Amino acid sequence: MKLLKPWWAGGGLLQLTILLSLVGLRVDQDLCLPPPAAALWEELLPLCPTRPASASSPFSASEGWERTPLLPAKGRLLHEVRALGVPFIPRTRVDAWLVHSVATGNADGAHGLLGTAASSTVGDGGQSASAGGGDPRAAHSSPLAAEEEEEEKAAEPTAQVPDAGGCGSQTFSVYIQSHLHWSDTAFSLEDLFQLLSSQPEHSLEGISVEDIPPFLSSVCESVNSSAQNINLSQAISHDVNLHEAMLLYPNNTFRRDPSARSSQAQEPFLQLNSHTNPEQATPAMSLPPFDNQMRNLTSQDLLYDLDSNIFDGINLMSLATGFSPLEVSQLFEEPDSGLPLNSSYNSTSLTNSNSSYRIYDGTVGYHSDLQSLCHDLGAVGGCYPEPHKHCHMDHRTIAGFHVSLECQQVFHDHTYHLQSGASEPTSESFAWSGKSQKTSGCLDNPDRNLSRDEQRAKALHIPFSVDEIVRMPVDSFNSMLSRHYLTDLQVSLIRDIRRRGKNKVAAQNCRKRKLDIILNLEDDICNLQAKKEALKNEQTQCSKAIDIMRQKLHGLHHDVFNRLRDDQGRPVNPSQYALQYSHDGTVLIVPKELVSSGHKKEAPKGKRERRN
DNA sequence: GCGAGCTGTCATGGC
DNA sequence: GCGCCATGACAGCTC
Repeated sequence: MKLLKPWWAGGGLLQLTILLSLVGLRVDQDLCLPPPAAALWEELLPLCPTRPASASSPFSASEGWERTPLLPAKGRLLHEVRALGVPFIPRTRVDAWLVHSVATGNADGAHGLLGTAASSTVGDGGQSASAGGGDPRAAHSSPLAAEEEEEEKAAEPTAQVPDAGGCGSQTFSVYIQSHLHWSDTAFSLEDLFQLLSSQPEHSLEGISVEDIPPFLSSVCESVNSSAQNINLSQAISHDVNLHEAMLLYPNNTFRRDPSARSSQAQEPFLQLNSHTNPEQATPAMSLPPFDNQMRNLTSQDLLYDLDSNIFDGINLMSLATGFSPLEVSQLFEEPDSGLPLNSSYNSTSLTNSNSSYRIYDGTVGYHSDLQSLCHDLGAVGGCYPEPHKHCHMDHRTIAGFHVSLECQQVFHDHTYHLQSGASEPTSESFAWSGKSQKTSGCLDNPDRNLSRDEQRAKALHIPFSVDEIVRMPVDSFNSMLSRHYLTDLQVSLIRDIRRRGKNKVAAQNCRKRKLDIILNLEDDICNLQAKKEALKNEQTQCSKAIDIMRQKLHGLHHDVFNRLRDDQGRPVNPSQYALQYSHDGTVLIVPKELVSSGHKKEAPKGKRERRN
């Protein structure tokens, strides 16, 4: 039978073993681990350089495994550990507790934290989440001191998790949800990924398929059609998240066919995880080419393919944020949507914990980057972050939808440029009036590269760019609106953006045309003026020619009369006679009386003709 | 401070 | 009826 190591059983177990040995704990006595890990134990122990002398299988014979939440004061312990020069920086309860044990040499505390069996059976995930992690919003909004306080509170016996049935599979799944999902004080997924990736060379060894709890099996079955051939090692090397880990089908070969990537709904999740392996922190590696086919996935496709357990959180997230589950899910789907794809932090950096993907009491978010999450709901306003810039875990509540605009460094690749310090999108910003420029003072956004519509879209987390919204054909635009779950406010804003954008372009074109018309008219004026001057010159020339012709005619007339003689040989008086030219070229000498009378007779006739 | 120019937006009408 | 486009009018911003 093929043995497959589950997603949670990698270097983490080895790490636990090493650290437990450092603090003098015996794993078999002090640490209760899930039964599926039992098969790994004998494989892992030789890998431990400081194998406890009495190390043996830590697992009891019972199917279930029980452990209490690990609840040290992490922040305080960090300082202690650092002071001791312990290279293992705790970022989770487990880490913190272990390091606390290392720092204080107190293994008794571990006994109090671990393995108080019957009273600490892990039960319902949601309840355990609330019990072990407290209010995630409070955890998010609290600084380190508050976090310590919260963890201290959580360390109280009341933090024990009720038993939901005692089934091993259920307890396992609950363990995942209760200790690996929830709030800031719980075991983050990134911690899990780090544990997995810290020993990648051992992570391929497996456990029996039967050891995988039914919870995972059911999950795997639910996505079997879309999750065939997933390479677990590849998944781990890609910092597989909990979601994908849960989607791994135990009976397949765990080989991921690259050609099938586009058809696998959970594939984008790989692209969106924070990198826990520093060797894979290269953004290029963490940013696979965007698969356009993912855009074509309908909501049904996604929802069918994704596990409902995960989407319970997404749905709650959507309720909290006002966005549809699909939008939330698209956070994980579209690299362009701006998730911190290349949030490949140093795994030993404390800031890493701020980038870990977590699921809070039903709400999906990023450990410190809920803001990123919410911002990344929209494709608007993204920019490449500076690698060393991390979003601070600012106080932000999902329900209140407060956006800390200090974290405007969204991991997007769009044409918009974001700068930190943008105004927080409040209800005022959501209710911008039409006269946006009148309200521009409310924006007070130092980033003038963002247009108002872009700022609006960013505030409402429109998952499309303004350019897309404006330039998209109407059919595509309508289909886009129908394909995405958008609130009425979002749809209204999108339509306003489209209307204003098109009108803006129209106004620009109109002004261009108007300017062109003005320029053309000016050109016409110049041309007409030139023509006028030419006609004037031509008129002058014609007048001069007429004068010359008239002078020549006068001279010729005078010359002709000088040579003319009547029958008696006398000169013809020009005042009494006139020269009349006929059509056949003959010239007649006609008395002026006849010419004048003839003109008088023709003139009325001509007038009559004109009148007729 | 004032005015010109530019730009975005709205309202309106035509297609 | 809807959407797009064109355009006048208005207001804000910059120089």
